[in-house]
Amino acid sequence: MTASQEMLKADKTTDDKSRVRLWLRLLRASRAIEGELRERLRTTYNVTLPRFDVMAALYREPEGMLMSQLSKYLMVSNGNVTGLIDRLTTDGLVQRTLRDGDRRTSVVLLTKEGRENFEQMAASHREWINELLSHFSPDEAESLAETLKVFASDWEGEAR
Amino acid sequence: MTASQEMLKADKTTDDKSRVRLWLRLLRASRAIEGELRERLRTTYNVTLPRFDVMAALYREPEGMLMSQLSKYLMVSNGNVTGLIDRLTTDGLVQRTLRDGDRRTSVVLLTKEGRENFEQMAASHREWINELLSHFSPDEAESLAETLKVFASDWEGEAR
DNA sequence: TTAAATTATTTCAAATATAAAATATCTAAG
DNA sequence: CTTAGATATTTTATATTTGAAATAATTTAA
Repeated sequence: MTASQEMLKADKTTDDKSRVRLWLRLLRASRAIEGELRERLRTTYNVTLPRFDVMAALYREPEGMLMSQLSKYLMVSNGNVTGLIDRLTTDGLVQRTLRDGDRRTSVVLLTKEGRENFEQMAASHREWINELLSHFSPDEAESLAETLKVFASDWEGEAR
Repeated sequence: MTASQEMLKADKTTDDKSRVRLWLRLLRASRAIEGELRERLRTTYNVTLPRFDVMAALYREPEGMLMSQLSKYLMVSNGNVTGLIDRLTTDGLVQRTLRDGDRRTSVVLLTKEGRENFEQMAASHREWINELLSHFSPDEAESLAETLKVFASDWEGEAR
């Protein structure tokens, strides 16, 4: 093995540890927060986290979203979205509407009840996040968010 | 509304935005990475991510772990762990052994096959993480990991 | 000792999740 | 027009996940 190969290997190993550690921390942080939010949504509003996530996505788009848009935005499979929307529709929180041009697609949007329902939950949700992330000052939060921004565009864009 | 109440409300709103944005970024980052790792584990080793996670936890503890320890460490429900261990046991990667003192508990550990199997996957897993987090320098990764460390101990400890 | 409370795990039902296959529709080349 | 390919969604089979209830074993307290 050449000296430069040795060097390469040494660097690689160093990188390994810090990046793997970062990933494990990232994963634990999001699992911990997600678990806490799931629990609070359930006990306070009797709603599951996936349903809340879908409603949050739809709330941001008053014109509605396609199933495929929802799937991509939430980073879950198509079949998963179908089931979630089915159940939310049954409960009158969401509705599917036909589109003019393309009969393959249907636009999904919140019903009036769904919108009102979500607004209540969203207020609590914001407060809970502020509580759970209170360890970070607004400035720290801003800066950390900026650091993590890369994942929304970097390799994700081309890979998916 | 008094002046101090106005002030309070203004601060609250500011905090809201940055911390919520941070949470959404954190969530998207971990979902993106998790999805990519899941896909690669599936196509390369025909293993699911939850099974890999269980094996990773057990690999760190050669003496084995209790079901409840696994559940707490992975932050998933008890019932979930039971099913995963059942399937891993069926496939010969994991085994349950009786304990001397307490007949309610059983110690779960990797079989020789499970250990060898995991070592192969873990090497790829490390490389993939370094690739996916290559945007961060080792120093940045180290520092970011330190920042996120708080979630492993802060409010999580008392809440669960 | 014995009943009550606690602890560890499993079982259960329902929801969520994935990936692959099937279905339906649209688009475009000829 | 017609058909091959692309696109959007649903269906299917299986696995994962949760939370609650059930089971089993241990510990505690009277």
